[in-house]
Amino acid sequence: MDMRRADLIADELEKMIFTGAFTDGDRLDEIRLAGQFSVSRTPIREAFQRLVASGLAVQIPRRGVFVAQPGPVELMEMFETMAEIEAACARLAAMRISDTALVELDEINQECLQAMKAKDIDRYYQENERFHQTIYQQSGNSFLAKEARRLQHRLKPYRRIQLHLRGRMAQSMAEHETIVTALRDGDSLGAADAMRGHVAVQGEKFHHLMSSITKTP
Amino acid sequence: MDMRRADLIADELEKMIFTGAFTDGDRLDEIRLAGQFSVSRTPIREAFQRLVASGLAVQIPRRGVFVAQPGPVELMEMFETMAEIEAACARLAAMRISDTALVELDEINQECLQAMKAKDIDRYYQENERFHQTIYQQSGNSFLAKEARRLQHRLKPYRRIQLHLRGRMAQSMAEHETIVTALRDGDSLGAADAMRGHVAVQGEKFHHLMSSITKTP
DNA sequence: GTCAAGCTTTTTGTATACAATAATATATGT
DNA sequence: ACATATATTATTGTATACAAAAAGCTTGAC
Repeated sequence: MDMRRADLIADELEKMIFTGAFTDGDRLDEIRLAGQFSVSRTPIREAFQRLVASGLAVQIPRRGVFVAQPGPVELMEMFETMAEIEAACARLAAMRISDTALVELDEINQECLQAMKAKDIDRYYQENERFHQTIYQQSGNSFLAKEARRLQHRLKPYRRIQLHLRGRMAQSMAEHETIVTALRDGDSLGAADAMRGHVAVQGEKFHHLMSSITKTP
Repeated sequence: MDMRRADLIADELEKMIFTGAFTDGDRLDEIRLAGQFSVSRTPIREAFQRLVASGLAVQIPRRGVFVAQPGPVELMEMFETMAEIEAACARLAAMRISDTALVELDEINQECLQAMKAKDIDRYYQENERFHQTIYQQSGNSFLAKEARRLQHRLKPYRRIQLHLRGRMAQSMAEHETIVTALRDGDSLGAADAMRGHVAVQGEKFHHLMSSITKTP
């Protein structure tokens, strides 16, 4: 069922949804897309199911599948959920993290610092992702880590934008430091709180950014 | 894509996996099942995708789909994750729960008490589920609530068993009371901790039960 | 002009036919 | 007798044909 054909198409459709080639409520036309990808309807339908499973689209029986762009409310809810899940990862990691992982987090933060100095948002984002992935891993719970990665992937396009805000990278860096300190101290509560705040603020920043764009100047 | 045919089949297959009609690693035979359900391979394959999406089966390209019964380690991880997610729900609910919902929780606990006195495990389980669902709802975050429900559904067969342990219902009841008190007090930390413990202990109880069964007498 | 009933067209869901790949069995050589 | 190569079979992935349902359009009545 992993027929990479369908997976490739699903990835492509996902990208199209992220980049706004489809807007909320658009119907995904099996026949049109089949032609576009030069395949039959079957792999397209398989790809659709992937999208539905990951929540990027909804399916109405005998009507078709429609892209489901999250609105402001759902987006805030998703960020809040992500904050809670990452807080849980941090909480467990504080009890279980290895010394080598602590060193690695320090290294990553150094890289972040370099990226910040260079105002290299792409690189900062990449290192930031490594930071979070490392903590998922160090939760010592691979199931939880998988869930975290799933949500992270879902929110990726929204998490990235907020780094463009003035001073956000510096603030993010400081938050990282606080998190690592708590992890090193084995301070579960502190690590969880710091991580929750770190992620939640991303949602808020994103929200600010959105409303400032939507606002009439 | 919701073609209820495929959904019905997926539900049926899920039940078969839960009840142990298939064991871990069994290949799901498209043709055989197609005959069994008197449909073509197409709806069967759609159903397979549902199973894979919910983690009940894994798919190896060009080889087939195989049922993936979680082992002891993964099961513990799933319970730990559930504990963290429910703790998050409780944390948020402590800040947002409505008065009517608090009353409802009291009522549910009364029902639980009745069920316990009657040693009615089914009824206790049912009311217990209502208890948890109510708190998901009262987290005020429908996305988080949906995630919680998804995991809850996945763990349902395992959560039920532990109620058969002597004294477990009474202990569970007491934990419910603690949770409601914390929620009423708006004590986020207390509610989260109580809920985390309440769910985590279920995983442990289940583990005890399993090892006592597997153990040679 | 508007609304509704019925027909046409389009689109989804299902079955089946076909192609490609993996598993298995058989045969052949050493 | 064993290993390897080849042929056979079975199974997955894809395309297409068909059925059923929904959407859209035409026609007619008021």
